[in-house]
This record gives sequence, C-alpha cells and structure tokens, in this order.
Amino acid sequence: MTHCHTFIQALRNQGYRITPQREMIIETLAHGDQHVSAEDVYQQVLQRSKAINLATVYRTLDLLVERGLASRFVASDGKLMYTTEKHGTHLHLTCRICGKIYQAEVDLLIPLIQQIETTTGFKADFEHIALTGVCQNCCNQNLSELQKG
Amino acid sequence: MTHCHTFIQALRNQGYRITPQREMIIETLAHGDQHVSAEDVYQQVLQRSKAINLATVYRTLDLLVERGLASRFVASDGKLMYTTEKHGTHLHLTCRICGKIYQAEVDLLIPLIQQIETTTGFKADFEHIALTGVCQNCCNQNLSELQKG
DNA sequence: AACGTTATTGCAATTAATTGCAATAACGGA
DNA sequence: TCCGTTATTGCAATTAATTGCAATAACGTT
Repeated sequence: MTHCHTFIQALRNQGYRITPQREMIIETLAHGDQHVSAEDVYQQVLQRSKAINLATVYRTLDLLVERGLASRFVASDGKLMYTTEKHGTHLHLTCRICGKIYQAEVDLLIPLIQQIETTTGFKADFEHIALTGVCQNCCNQNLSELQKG
Repeated sequence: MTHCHTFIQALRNQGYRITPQREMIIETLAHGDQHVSAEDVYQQVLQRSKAINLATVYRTLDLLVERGLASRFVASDGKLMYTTEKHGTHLHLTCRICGKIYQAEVDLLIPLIQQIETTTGFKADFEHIALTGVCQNCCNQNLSELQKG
C-alpha cells in the first residue's frame, strides 16, 4: 500500500536529501486520492506542520515526476494534477467531454511497451499512461445531439 | 498537409462560429512546428494581424483540444504545449530526463485502442498519444553514472 | 441586405505555477 | 559528535494561464 519508503529510498539512492518536507509530501501523495493538485497536497501537509511552502510542494512533486515516481498531467479544467500508481499497471482514460477519468486494465499494454523498447530503445513508464478520448456516456450523448456540447 | 479546412469545417459543423482569429490560430497551428506554446501561436498570428489576443489563443487552442482536434501536454519544463497531428498515427515519447520528444510508429497501437474500446466503450484519440519514459541515450548515461542527473 | 440573437473577443483582473536568491539544514567525512 | 559542503527551503517576485464582463461580430432568418 504505502510506497513511501520505496520512494524515499529511491530518492536517497539517487543522492537526493531526505527532508521532513519531502517525507510529508510523499506520504500525502501516496495516501491521498488518485489525483491531486499541488494545492491539495500543500493544504494536507499544512495540517500536519507549518514548515511547508507551496513552492516546495511544486518542486518536490516535479522531482518525483522527473525521477519517474509520479506523473503529472493536465486535467480537463486545465490545471495540473499529480498521481502516483498504487496498484499495478493500468491505463488512465480521460474523457475530454466530461473530464471524468476512468481506469482500465488492458492486456496489450505490456506488449506495446515492449515493442516500443525493442524498436526505439525508449523505456516507457508503464505505471503512468494516460489517454484522452470520449467515454461511452458522452459518446452516446454526442450521437443523439449531433451538436456541440 | 493543411488540415485547416477540415478543422474549420469540423468546428462549423459543431455549431461554433468561425472568426478570423480562429482561422489564423488554426492555420498557424497546422503549419507550424510539431509542438508549440500558446505564446508561440500568439506571436506568429500577431505578425499577420493586430486583431488577436493571448486569451483568445488560449481559448481557441483549448477548444480544439476539447473537440479532439489537437492535444495539449505538459512539456518537460512544465509549460503547456499544443500539437496537432499531421501525418498518420504515431506515438510521442517524451524523455523525462532530457525532455526530448521522439516519435514512433508502433504496430500494436491500433489493436490496443481497439481493445480499450471493446472492453470499456472508451474511444481513445489515437492521433494524440504521449508516453513518458527514458530515452536510450539517457538510459545509457544513467547506467554509467548510477547517480542523480 | 438589414436585423436580432448569442457566441466570441479583448481587456483587466485573478489565479496557478515557476524562479532567483539568501538562509537553513541534510549528510558524509574528520 | 561536530564541521563543512552544498542541496533544499521559504519568501518575494515573476511569468504562465485562466476568467468575468462589456463590447463586438458571426450567422441564421426575414
């Protein structure tokens, strides 16, 4: 469940310093909702300690993204959201009409990633894959409207 | 090559009004580089006409994204970039170490998207798929360093 | 071609995200 | 355990992106 120690260890192994701020941010991210904004994390950490600053939250989250421990994406409202995978490999499907985020397990994902690596040498982070499109609900509604939503 | 008319027609069909601003933005996006920021588009349009505003550029680009005609992603420097597919279906591979964006054609992509639709009903936009990971170069360098980059 | 409806624009203001820099604190070595 | 080096933090300032609202203009209808 809690990857906290894994994440902290990963950072330490890579030569980064482990500060109380980073620990709190990582714990909050790991235990929190599936998708959180930097502001969300900041507010939650703030309840535990006053020794935290929004800039630090942004920097730490971005560091985690850079090191492949979390991912960052643009939510449908244009704001940045952060996420870290808790259970296995699944795809995030963001509907560009309603903004809802669905999850899916897809057999072909691992083979796809392997094919990418074989043909290009690029090692894709399979924990953090997000696709955009239109969900079933919105798709049906669109058909009946045939007009802008 | 130029999808401009396709895009404009698509918007018109969906009931959106076609303004000179939207036309210029779409043309700029369609003819420009693979990945551009809103500011880039704004500057280029500005050279053609003074009747343009950065807020309008953001709004139009976001509209295109919302309608599936373009996609928006976070570049490695954290800024938002916009892109529209010109030639066929390819994957964008963003290296989270060096920030470079590679392209790849992968056979398994279409089957994957079909599998998603079959199992979940979600219609993914296959023109705009971006994965993050580590490219071959950075991967090799990482191995030799075994230290933070 | 002129009119009315209403989406879109531009501007100004606001919010979100990033950055430079001095002060602080983590961590390896003495 | 203390010290020195240097990454990290917090603050303030800046840049990026979004939004409310009045003025404008697109487009269907007459």
